[in-house]
Amino acid sequence: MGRGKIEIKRIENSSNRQVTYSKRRNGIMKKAKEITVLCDAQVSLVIFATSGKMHEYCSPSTTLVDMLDKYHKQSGKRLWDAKHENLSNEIDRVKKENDNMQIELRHMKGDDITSLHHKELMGLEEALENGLAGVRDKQMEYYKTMKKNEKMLEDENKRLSFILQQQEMAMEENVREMENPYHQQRVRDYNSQMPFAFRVQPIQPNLQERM
Amino acid sequence: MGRGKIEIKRIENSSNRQVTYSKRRNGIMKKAKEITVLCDAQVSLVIFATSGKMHEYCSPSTTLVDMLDKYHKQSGKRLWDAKHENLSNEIDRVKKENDNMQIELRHMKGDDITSLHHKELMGLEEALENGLAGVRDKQMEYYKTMKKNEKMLEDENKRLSFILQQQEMAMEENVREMENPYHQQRVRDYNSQMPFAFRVQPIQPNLQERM
DNA sequence: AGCTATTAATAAAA
DNA sequence: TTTTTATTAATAGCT
Repeated sequence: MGRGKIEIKRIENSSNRQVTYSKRRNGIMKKAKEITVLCDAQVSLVIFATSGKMHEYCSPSTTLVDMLDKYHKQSGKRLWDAKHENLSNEIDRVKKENDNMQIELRHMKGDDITSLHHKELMGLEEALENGLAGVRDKQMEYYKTMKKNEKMLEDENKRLSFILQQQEMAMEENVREMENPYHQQRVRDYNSQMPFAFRVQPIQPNLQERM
Repeated sequence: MGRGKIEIKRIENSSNRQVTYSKRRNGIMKKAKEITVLCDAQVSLVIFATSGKMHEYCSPSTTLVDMLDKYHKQSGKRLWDAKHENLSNEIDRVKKENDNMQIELRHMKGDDITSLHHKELMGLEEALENGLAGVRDKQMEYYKTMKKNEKMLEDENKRLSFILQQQEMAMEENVREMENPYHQQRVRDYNSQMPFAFRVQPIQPNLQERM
């Protein structure tokens, strides 16, 4: 299909070869597109010239990755390396672990235990009792902490009430002595005479433990 | 290039499409081989028909993996790296799921519950109680089954003992009557007169339920 | 799967 | 590279 017939063997003339490459590459690309459209086919085409320059075509209904995936499934040939396989194995391993844990969890919640035998049930019961014991210990701990906090809050309450009462009394006295020119001095005296523990302090920020 | 010109659009007639696919696929393959030889090019060609059947061509001087390697370098597009990334993400997802389950399991076994708050402990306790209740129900079921089996085995035992006794007696009588010419007839009579329920039967295979 | 009229691709030249 | 054009190659419609 040209001005003359050619043998299918390497074209020795470099520029002829280059020209033919370019034309035939376009030709193949066109053919690939056509078969894609005409026949609903999926084509992946990658061409490298000796120069290293690359051209590619991939049918619009798919991607190269998809094609390679399908290729992998069909041919069984391994395209991607050991790393890939390792990842796949890892996934399988972790998924299996997952399944086992899921089953164990379901058993501990009392589901799917019909299939369990007597010994397994005994073990499960023991595990549940241990778990329950641990949880109740922890709850008891919390309960004690709460009691302690309650007590502390009550004490603090009493202390504050007492101080409040004292201050109210002091204020009443203050008002009565408004005319007295020395009243400022006397208030200072009042504070300095009061025992430290009864002065109003910011409430302890860590009084209530975490619940 | 045929008896008539055709538009490049999907061939609706299925068998025409199939024929054209086959012919053009061969055509492209041939072109790929030709450009490989004529121009020292490297070609990778993968075609999938709608049926899923695959055909491929790869220049003899290279392999698909090599081509994809070069593709990767040239285009910068991630081919199996994308796949890779997907796998990695999948692993991360599953591992996270795994961790969560592991934590839940440990909690149910009474471990690491120091970090739990009051509400969480309550929920955990309830779950454990439910689980325990389920397990104990199941165990009670088994217990009842065992009791039933025991009873059945005892009954069977009694029945067999009785039959054994009867047979021993019959045998003794047999020995005593060895000289009697009609003894065969009499044994047959003995069997036919015995109530069916007392004859030796194979033990019921499903008597013992699964434990 | 063959056949062949017809179109499409392309080799050589520009 | 791209265009032109003579020629070969591919193939659409039939068997």
